[in-house]
Amino acid sequence: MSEIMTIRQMCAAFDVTPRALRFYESKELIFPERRGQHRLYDRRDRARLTLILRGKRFGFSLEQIRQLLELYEPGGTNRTQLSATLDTARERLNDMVRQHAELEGAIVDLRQQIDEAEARLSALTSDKTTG
Amino acid sequence: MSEIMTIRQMCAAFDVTPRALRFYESKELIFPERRGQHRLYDRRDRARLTLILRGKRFGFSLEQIRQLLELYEPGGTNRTQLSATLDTARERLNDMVRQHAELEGAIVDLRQQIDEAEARLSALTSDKTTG
DNA sequence: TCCCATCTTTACGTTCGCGTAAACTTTCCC
DNA sequence: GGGAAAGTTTACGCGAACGTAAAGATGGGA
Repeated sequence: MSEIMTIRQMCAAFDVTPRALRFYESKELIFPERRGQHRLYDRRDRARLTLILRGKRFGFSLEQIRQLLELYEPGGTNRTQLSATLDTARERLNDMVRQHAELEGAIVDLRQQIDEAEARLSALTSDKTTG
Repeated sequence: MSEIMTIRQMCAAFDVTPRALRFYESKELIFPERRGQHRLYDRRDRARLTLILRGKRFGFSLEQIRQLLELYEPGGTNRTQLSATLDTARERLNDMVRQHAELEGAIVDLRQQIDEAEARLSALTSDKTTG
């Protein structure tokens, strides 16, 4: 895996479409360099894309993810900007903690429902074989 | 809270709109009774709505949620139907378990980023007060 | 040099999950 | 009995996150 990748290589590596990558760029979530007209993606772009896809799996909107990505940018933010970025980041963190907690209960619930349904299924099946 | 509720009472209780409730019904996720033209929601409807909203928070589509809700219906499913329902339910469960695990890492990550950003912020602030 | 593969922009199309009128019944209650 | 309130259906609209088709630029290799 070379330091710099074309759009095709990115798509293969992350299982996304070129359209999606250009779309994320148009929404200012990634900023690949250009050689002529062509886009070139480096390590930083890949790191950002990893975070984008993870955020999507958690159900965050691209705009929420964009705000989170600001947190990872070292440079040029002033106090008020950084402070606002931190505020929204703390909200996302709360979302994630809540989600994590609620998932535990939901997993237990669903497991029980599956167990019960499996019992019903095997009852049905044995009905057939013993009937 | 009475046994049977009107659409308005449901909306107030669950913080959803009438449009959303009718939409879920059109997608066959809930089946309120009718008194004349009006819809009436009972305990079973409320239980289903609770699961619907929970599923939404986990990022599931209404169609995925509808399939999950089939698991909670006691009656009229035959073997093949129940077996298929179980298969998709196990997939959802896997989704949730994966999500739960991934959330732990992401939470740790985000906490660290927030900590670092807080450090940068207080550095900036003390720069100002000490400069 | 020419051609094909790969990239590009532009722009309209699509699915999901509702929002939002518009026009009509139905019901409540005084 | 007579409104106003609350409910109903029908249908068009909308934002998010891309899909997809069209048409042009570019670069590489026989």
